[in-house]
Amino acid sequence: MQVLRAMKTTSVCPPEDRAESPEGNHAGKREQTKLANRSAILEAGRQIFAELGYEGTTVRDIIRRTELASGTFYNYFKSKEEVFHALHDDGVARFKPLLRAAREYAGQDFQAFMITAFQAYFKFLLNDQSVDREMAAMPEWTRVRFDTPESLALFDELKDDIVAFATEFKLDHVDPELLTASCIGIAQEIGDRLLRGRIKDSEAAAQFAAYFVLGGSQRVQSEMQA
Amino acid sequence: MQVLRAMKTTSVCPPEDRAESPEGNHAGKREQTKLANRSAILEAGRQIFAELGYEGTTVRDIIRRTELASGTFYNYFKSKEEVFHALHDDGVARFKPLLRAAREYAGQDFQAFMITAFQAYFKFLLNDQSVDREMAAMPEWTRVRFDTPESLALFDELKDDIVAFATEFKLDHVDPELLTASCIGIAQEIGDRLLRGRIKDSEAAAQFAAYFVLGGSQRVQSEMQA
DNA sequence: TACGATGTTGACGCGTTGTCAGTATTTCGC
DNA sequence: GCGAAATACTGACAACGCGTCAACATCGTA
Repeated sequence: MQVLRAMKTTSVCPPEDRAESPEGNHAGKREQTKLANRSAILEAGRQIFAELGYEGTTVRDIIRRTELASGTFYNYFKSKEEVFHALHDDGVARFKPLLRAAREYAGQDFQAFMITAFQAYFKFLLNDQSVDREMAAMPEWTRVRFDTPESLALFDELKDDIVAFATEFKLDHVDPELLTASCIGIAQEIGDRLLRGRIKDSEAAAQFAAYFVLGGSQRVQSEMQA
Repeated sequence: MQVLRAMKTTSVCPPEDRAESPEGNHAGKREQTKLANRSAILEAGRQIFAELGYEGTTVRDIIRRTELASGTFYNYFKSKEEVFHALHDDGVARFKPLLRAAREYAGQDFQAFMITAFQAYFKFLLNDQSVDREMAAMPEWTRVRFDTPESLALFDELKDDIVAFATEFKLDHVDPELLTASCIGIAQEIGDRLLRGRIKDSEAAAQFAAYFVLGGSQRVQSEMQA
């Protein structure tokens, strides 16, 4: 059963009001249904992944939480992996502007950038309704990590920012690849502990991470010069 | 077919030489078989995981590369996850003495400890025949991370070392949890890039990581004091 | 209204999972 | 050595997930 039909059966408005439907439903019904089905699958996926973990969920679990038939799933996604990637990419897309805001706000101030960026990331992790957040909270030993093109693009953007600041501050002996990797590693590892409650104070964590990166960069620069 | 029987059929020595068998085969035949079967499963698992990735391999794939029947698998492991954990723990067990050697070698020298430890870890990653190494080389977007009790114990050991050095060097404003997390994050992220060939020089990477951590710690200490 | 295009449905064939009754092998007391 | 008990291996089995596809329903359009 298509999601739109299901909604109609429980909806108050009769089918005829297609013309005077509220906002700009300029798209045809087919288009609407496709959007609705896709969202339904994604939302169901988000819930199920949070409940059963990545390994534990099956395509059937996802589709069962939906009013769709199993075959319909494959009109939208190739596998549960693709669903997860889509959800993950949504998260990345939501975070991206926060990182840009941090850069905007910081101007030429490397320290301000680092603090703001780490703050933004940790707050995002703790507050955003993302799959990753829910799943990290699960007490599993086996976890899954995703490097989608979207993630990698974000990392590249971060690397560009870092390169810009490194140039500005004459950190010419600091390999940007290594520095970026370190920032990501620190963010991920501390973020993970924040989500699991092993570390409580996200503000203090952000400060720590920022100063750590700044001090580390400078030390590497001076050591490598010698 | 049990592994031991299979080996006998192709072996030169007749069954009767049980008494004068070479080294200390004090254990009964049952014990030997169990050991052999377990190893056979682990070795098959190591190969298959490397070929098909974690997600891609099934228990049947593993058992097929063995002369055992499918049911026998479950006498040794509950699932492919348990096989992977065992393989992973083997790797951790092989690395543990290297970390201890680094601490031994460094004595009271924090810098020496950091450099040696990172060197040891990166060399281990690149050279050890571990599942993790083979799998990291696969061009997958979806990767799996394992935090077995064995891993966590290793991390705790590292944290103890770090606490000791932090105390020695009066880094009393540096949260050991955050510092340890950062070290692990840096090691993992740079290690990953080394395995994928995105970073080439493991020696330079180790130096970078060590100085980065040293400089970062000192900077955090001085900032937090203020 | 009628017809082609497009999307949905759910049963199907295939493969994997974990189990278990039946069987083979080893151990141990004599 | 011998026989019984303990132990481990075997492979068929039921349940289930996977991805597909022919049949069907709905939508867009003239």
